[in-house]
Amino acid sequence: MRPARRLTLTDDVYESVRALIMDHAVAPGERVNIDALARQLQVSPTPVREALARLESDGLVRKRPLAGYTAAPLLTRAEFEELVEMRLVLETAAARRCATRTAAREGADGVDVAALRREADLPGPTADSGYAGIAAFTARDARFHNLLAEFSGNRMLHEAVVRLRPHLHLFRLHFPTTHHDTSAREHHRVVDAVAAGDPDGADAAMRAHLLAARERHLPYFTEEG
Amino acid sequence: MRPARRLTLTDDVYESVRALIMDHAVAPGERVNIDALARQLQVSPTPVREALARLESDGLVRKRPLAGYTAAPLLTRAEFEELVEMRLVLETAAARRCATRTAAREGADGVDVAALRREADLPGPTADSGYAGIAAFTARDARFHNLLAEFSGNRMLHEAVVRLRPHLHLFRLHFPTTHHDTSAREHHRVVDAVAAGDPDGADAAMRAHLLAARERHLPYFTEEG
DNA sequence: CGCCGCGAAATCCTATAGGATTCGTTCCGG
DNA sequence: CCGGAACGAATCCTATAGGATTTCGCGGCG
Repeated sequence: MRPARRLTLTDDVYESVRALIMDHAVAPGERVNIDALARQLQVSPTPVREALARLESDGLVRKRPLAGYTAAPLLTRAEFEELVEMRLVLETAAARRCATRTAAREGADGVDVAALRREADLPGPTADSGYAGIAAFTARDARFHNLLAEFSGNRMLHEAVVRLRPHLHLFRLHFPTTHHDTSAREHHRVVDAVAAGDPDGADAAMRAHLLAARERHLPYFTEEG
Repeated sequence: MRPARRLTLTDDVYESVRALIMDHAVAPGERVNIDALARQLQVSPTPVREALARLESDGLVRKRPLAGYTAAPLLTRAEFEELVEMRLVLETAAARRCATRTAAREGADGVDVAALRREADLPGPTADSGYAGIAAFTARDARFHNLLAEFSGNRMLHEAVVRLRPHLHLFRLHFPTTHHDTSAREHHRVVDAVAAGDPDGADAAMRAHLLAARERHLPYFTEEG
């Protein structure tokens, strides 16, 4: 619960609280008690407040003045659709850029296709289908998409993609959906196009992947948000 | 310097410090002294620290552990190009969506073409060409692009566009470039396409505008960053 | 002349305390 | 039985103090 301190307590607390939320140790929408957190982490409320302020900018918690913080609520159906659209805009652009850079044969900090290929695989069906399995699946998936965004060479694009992750992550934890083989196949198609230096192909493959993932998640929305 | 307090000092300080940076009251890269800021704003360092933590997530300041905060440095040439690319990705998507929504005749919270048209105009050449003129120009320009992103109907897209603004704003303040009439004409072409419900046209018009704006800014980069 | 190390001052970071506000419960009236 | 007001407890917010670390100037050495 309290890892070896980095340099400032605030940074440690930030990571700890972020982990708590990402692991659903605090449920979406649940109130976040500052003093309780401070006691739990064995620090004073001051660095906790600072960490929460940063997490608010990250969209992981919401603040109501004079009434404390609450964990970010789960995505509504409409917000989920917005998220998909954002991913379509950002990640197809990233895939496209990766392919372009591969074609240009950029050295040094260019696209490491081998690394992408490694992360494209996902934990197989043999893996645990419980919480641990879900966590492993989504973590691996996150690494792939993160790596692709990083290899786009555009740091702002990378950051934008990273910013979207937590919401998707929380959603997946709440509605476990793992289609290992299918997702992995789609990932590999993206890598294929990137390796071939085919921007249009990479764009199309990523678009297909994101739309397919959307379909896989959709059943979890019933009537309400 | 100290507006009527909202509800918490932290929020007020956040706005104040943000304004200081956006007005170049603290130069890019300059160190931000927490105690000095607290004295200047007549508050204790505690809410100042909290505000700075949020501003760090916003990318307006950078933190070095145990060594305080510094105002975000000016964009390098490479980062400027990244910014342009991000705007191309995000804002053409926003323009496209606006046109689609207009064509779909969405009522209520749909696209307010008239409002867009109003903001498309920019302070004319008669205006002050000094700091105040630049500030007025960039503020109006920001409102237009902000409104378009808002009318896209995708809040995440809107937020992403808003996140890019400060960097562009600071850059413009440092290298004053106002081409009122040209920019305004380009804005109106975007509005025309949106009003006509022409997604491809809106995309193209926005792309042309952003690329033209890039060209207008480019001369300010010489050899270094 | 330049580089390195030392010491004092400035600055940052965390803990704690107290005033202000909100939340939950209880009690009362309808 | 239900709605609303009032009281107490919990919680938040800000200020302040002190320990820890960095920064900067200065003197000594190469």
